Amino acid sequence: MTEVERISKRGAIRQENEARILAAAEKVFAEAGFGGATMQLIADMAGLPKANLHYYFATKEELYRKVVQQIFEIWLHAADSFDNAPGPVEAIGAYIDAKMEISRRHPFGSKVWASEVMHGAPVIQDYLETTLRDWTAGRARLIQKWIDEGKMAPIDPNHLLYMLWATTQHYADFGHQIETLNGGMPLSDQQWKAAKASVKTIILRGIGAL
Amino acid sequence: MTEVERISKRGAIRQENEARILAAAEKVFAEAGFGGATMQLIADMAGLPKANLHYYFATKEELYRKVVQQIFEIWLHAADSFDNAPGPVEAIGAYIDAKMEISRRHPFGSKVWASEVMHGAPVIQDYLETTLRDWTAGRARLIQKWIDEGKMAPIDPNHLLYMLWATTQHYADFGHQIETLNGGMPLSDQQWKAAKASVKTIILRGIGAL
DNA sequence: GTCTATACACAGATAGAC
DNA sequence: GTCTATCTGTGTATAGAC
Repeated sequence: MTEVERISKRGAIRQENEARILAAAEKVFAEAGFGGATMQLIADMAGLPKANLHYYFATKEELYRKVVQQIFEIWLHAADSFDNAPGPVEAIGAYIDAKMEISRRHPFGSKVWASEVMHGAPVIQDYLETTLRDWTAGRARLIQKWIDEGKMAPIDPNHLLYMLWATTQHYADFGHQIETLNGGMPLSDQQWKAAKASVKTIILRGIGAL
Repeated sequence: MTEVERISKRGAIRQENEARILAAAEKVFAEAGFGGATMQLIADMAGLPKANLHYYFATKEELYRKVVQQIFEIWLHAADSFDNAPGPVEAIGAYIDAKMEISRRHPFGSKVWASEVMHGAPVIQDYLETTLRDWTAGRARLIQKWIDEGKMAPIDPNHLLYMLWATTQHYADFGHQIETLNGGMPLSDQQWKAAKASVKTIILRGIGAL
């Protein structure tokens, strides 16, 4: 094995192990909270000795921070559909679809995010004050423009955004409650489709865009 | 001091101390999560030695359970307005007002509830399967009746209920995020009023009741 | 880069004097 | 009913052999 191969292999191992640890950590942090999660549990779920976690992530908090950042990235990309849309129906409709899909595919991440914010955002406060604040202001301006153009009713843009976040993330964060009320069964494909349709119908009609 | 007085006094002390502990516990559990909360922190906040907590509540989990139950009670009473209302506008409008007011007055309780559900309801699963399931089924029937009577558009009652819970509780659970996006300031009276109005307008128009 | 053994801190819970 | 001192378990983190 040449020096180059050794380095590239080391890089590959690192990449794979970090990914496995992050995936396990996301699940454990979501299900137990930061305080309830243990490095031992995460290690077991990742199939690695506990000490290896500390080799890749110096502290529990550093690992947690990475998990939260990962989620935030996914979050932001979901909003791409918001831009370059002709009006609120297309933009908000696509945004709801995207966020609902994230709730379905990344329920753990959504829960970790919710928990982080609920506890006062001790780790990602800076993101809230920079990236999220800018993002929100930009989208609020866009919504206001649609209102001025008569494409939707005069709704406070911020409260509309809160409603979009709340309703879509609810299907991840309160998924257990929804499942219980669904007779203990996860929502089927059909039911997810109905959920998306309900949310879109109520909100789009609610803002006078339909 | 007679025997009766002594007993009554003992009862009074117990009642007051339990109330203080429960209030402190609600705050600490909300801000740190179950795993992150410590009996020491709760004791300090309640102004009592740690051992006293164990005198009134045998275990941390028992204390936590009481806190969650307390919240659930408040929750259920907020729905009284739902019944005995002539139609969806009055019922749902009053329900939104009540839930928004709870989010404002009991943000800690809402967070503890959210955290409990997010972690799979390890403590109050039985409530979800009995009381909440019955409550939900009853309100869903009422909503279906309004639909059949042509008082609102044909919306899936369950998804409407989820939306009501999500939007109203969001103002408590994600209050920190909202505050950050509000320039670091808590919502003012005016802003809370605007929030309630926005939620009611969008949802009531969204379900075709306006 | 991996993993066993362990140091160190702190949590929940209890004993027992007051 | 109150509170100090303490037991015991467990968690994070690290040392050091491999």
